[in-house]
Amino acid sequence: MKATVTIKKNSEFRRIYNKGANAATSLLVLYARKGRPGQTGRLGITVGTKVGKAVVRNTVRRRLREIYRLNRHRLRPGYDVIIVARVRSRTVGYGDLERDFLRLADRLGLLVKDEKDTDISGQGVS
RNA sequence: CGAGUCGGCCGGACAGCCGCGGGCACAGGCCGAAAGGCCGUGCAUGAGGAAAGUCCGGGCUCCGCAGGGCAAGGAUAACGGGUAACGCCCGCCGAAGGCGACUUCAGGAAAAGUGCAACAGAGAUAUACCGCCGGCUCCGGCCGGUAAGGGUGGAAAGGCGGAGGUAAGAGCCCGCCCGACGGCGUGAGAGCGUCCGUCGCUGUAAACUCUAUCCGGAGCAACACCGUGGGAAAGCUGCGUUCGAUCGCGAGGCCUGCCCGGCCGCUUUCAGGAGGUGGCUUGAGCGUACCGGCAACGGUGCGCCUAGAUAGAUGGCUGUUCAAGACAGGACCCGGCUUACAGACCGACUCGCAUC
RNA sequence: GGAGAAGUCGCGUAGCCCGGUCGAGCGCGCACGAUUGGAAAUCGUGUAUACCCCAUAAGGGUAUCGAGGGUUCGAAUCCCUCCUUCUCCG
Repeated sequence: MKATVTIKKNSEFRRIYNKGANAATSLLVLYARKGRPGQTGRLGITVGTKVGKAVVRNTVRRRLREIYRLNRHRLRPGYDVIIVARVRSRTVGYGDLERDFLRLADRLGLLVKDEKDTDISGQGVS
């Protein structure tokens, strides 16, 4: 497995905010946009100051990165993804964040479907 | 055993799988003419006592001045020492608190000067409201003396006592106490004193001020270097054309290795600054032994190298164990202070009770 | 990361420099009354919270100007330490 490639430049962040598809829950906001062809999908994480102090922000960021790493094989390749942590994300654990991430990824059509549940509606696992 | 005071030290540990940052190694793979880049594998390594607040003091960089002084503004404040320096630390003095160990103190000057002290009170830095005493009286009071008593206030002219004194009183006088200043003694000094003499003065300087000492400004998003696209100015030209760099062609460059086709004047300087590199970690460094010092700390020897990121590295899952893990994450670097904090351990000391 | 600024009644602000008159002025808002057939506008009066005293009402006391200390006889105001919010530097 290749290492996670991160989005670094502020200009790239702004382009994806403006042009990418997005979805949100009370914990997270997810932006996604098709990357350059032939390149692997990249990850960007935004945790604003309002979420908490440095320790809290680091914890949230680490959890989000781990969620992306462990669920990457289920995502459609070649998409740049930005996860924005909202204020309430400081109050919940790893499991809640992972559940919300998968729900949002599904809503944006990023999940690769297994052969079992290839459902046409395209909406909603839950 | 109980209650307490002060100081020091640590702040989860171990194991498995997956994962991250920078470093080193590789006759590993891919790209490249090369330098090198990306990936892979292996090895060791990778947040704090406060990394925090940004409250002080420095280093470092640029700007200013390049000699010194004064003014303005700011900071500090017993004394002696420590330190690169400090508003920090140690020791000591004084005051306040505590039975005590010990703790706290912006702790210079109010007799250089200015200001302020509301309300209350007769009176607030100068005073006579009630009272007391004497005198006068038209018997209503008036004049004079008086700070002992009442009352107001945070503060009322040193305090307590006196069958001393007086018309009544008052440091007017006497004894004791308190404070200030001078002498003498003592101490390195601030100070201290069963000593002598003189005096009795409201508080406030975190009001202005005075005295002594110190301070140029900004900050690593500083600063240095490389530099895309686009911009401005100056200079320059082989031929034709034009008032004229106005237009065209050529030369040269690019797409592109060649042809066709297409595009572009060239050079220098300036501003700007997408992005990148350095600054960036060996330092007033850490550990240890001995010596000096009451201590803070200093000296000598030996040993060690311990994050350097830039959307910013420590996480996820699981097991064992215990007291069940608090506050909290480097961002140029040090010395302090302040604030937050579950707990664990060590040492010194004080008071009370019991026993020997 | 660095450099600043500000917190006063429901909202916006004055007072702070140079302490006493200050629970604290003004505007908006809100409540009640007057005016009107009714409303708007206008005019007038009132208007913070908590705790305690009081049988209730009326009235009184104490505390609160972001929080906690300090100086002072006395603090919204002076000094210190925190907290919160906002702005600027790419």
